[in-house]
Amino acid sequence: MGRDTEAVPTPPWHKTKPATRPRRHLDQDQIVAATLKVLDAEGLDAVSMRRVAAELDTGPASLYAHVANKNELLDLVYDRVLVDIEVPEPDPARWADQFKDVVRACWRATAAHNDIAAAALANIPVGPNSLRIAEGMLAILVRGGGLAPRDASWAIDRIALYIAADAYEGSLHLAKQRASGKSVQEYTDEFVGQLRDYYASLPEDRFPLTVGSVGQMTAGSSDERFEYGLDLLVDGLAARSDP
Amino acid sequence: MGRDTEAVPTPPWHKTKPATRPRRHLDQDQIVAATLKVLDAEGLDAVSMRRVAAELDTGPASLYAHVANKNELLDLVYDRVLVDIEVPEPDPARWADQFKDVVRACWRATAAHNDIAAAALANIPVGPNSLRIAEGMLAILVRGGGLAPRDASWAIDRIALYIAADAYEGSLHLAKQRASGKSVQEYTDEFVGQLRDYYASLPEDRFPLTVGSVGQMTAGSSDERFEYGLDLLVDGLAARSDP
DNA sequence: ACTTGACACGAACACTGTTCGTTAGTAGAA
DNA sequence: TTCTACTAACGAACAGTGTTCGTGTCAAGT
Repeated sequence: MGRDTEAVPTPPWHKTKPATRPRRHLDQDQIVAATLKVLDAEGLDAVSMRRVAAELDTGPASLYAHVANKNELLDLVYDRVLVDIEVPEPDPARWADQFKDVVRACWRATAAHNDIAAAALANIPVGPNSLRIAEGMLAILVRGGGLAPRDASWAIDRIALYIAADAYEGSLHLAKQRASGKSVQEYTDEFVGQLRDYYASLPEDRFPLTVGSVGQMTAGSSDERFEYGLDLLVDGLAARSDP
Repeated sequence: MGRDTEAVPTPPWHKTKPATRPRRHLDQDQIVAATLKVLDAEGLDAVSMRRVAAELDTGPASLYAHVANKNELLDLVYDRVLVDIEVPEPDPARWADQFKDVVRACWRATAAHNDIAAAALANIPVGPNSLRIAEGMLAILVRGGGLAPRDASWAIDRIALYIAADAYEGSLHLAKQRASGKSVQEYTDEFVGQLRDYYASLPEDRFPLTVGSVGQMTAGSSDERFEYGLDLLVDGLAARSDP
């Protein structure tokens, strides 16, 4: 009787069911990490659910068991990039510098994954790292700078917006640079050169200051411009402080 | 012989060619105006090339004879919304207020079509209105406030970024409000209420200032917050001015 | 009348985020 | 051990996006 099941060819009318691939286990951390990897390598435009899923050797639908939607995923990634930011104990003698240091660190972390800034614009950042950093910044401004809590919290809100906006703008340039196939330096030189030429070509009777200040207007690295805006904001805060 | 062509029924095997619809004529102005109409009525998310084309009773491909791509279209729309902004002659006694007035006007114009702020983030605004306004703001800062052209131009760059970012953030909230089907007031109250409850629920030992300042942190309208940031920036500028 | 160039148009491409229904796997209970 | 219930993984499909390509139309010029 055992011979009945031995080595009988499968009839050609049988649809052989494809071998079921083993299911992989995913968790949120893996998904966030894969997203960050794609983001850093290819930019925010490349971060589609399909692309992230491909990185995990699965399909996009699998991600939805762990994140509600793409926006939530980007939010999680955003908080992840802030994990290494440290906030010092407030020192009334140096509160302004301390504050700027934290702002710079946040900006650098965001800019290093600079496309992710879009997530900070889209949602109030309330991940664990965002909250930790905000509390630390509040302490610097309130305990170090003697600012009122309302002033301090509004200032942090505004400055967080400024960081995100600057990093986001930078990310859009980065996307253009990538698409151009040029190096960052080449892209920047070309972009700034074109802008300079354009400004210089404007009619001087209507745009005397623009035309006359082309050099200054187009000078400065993105770091320098970020610092300039931060200086203005913090000088404005200093006028309200009482350490 | 003339009778041969009279009133002979079309044989049923003929595919009668559908009547050719008359071609409409488009120009860039129409396209920009239609885009603005969709933007104002339905928000930036609704501004697809198809939606704009539908507004003009044509197909999306027709738009590409007049605009290079969607990004350029949004850029044109952005410049359009600034058409009514007026910039006063500089007055050294009031340069700071003059400057703030212009910033507010730009912010209001952008926020009134607030989704369009995304375009200002994506490109250096070099449309005719943007250039006109920038020149006028330069005049206020340089001639009115005695600032160096480098200071003035960088400040305008930073503040333009601030305006765009704030308006853009506002637009994201507006999109959520629309999607919620609630009124602006309902949406805002609910959003702020949830944020307040969330902050209040945080562990007080780790977030003493956050929990202790929930009221202040969540107070203030978007106008008030915008003004606060603008005040900080302009106070920072005032520290560098020499009218 | 013919030619040329620009524009309008429709079809199609490649891609997006997400949902829905099905299947697989696991833990807990009987 | 078996059964049940739940959750996660998966594939197919949906509805939508920006854009390109090829074709046809129209207007101006020769």
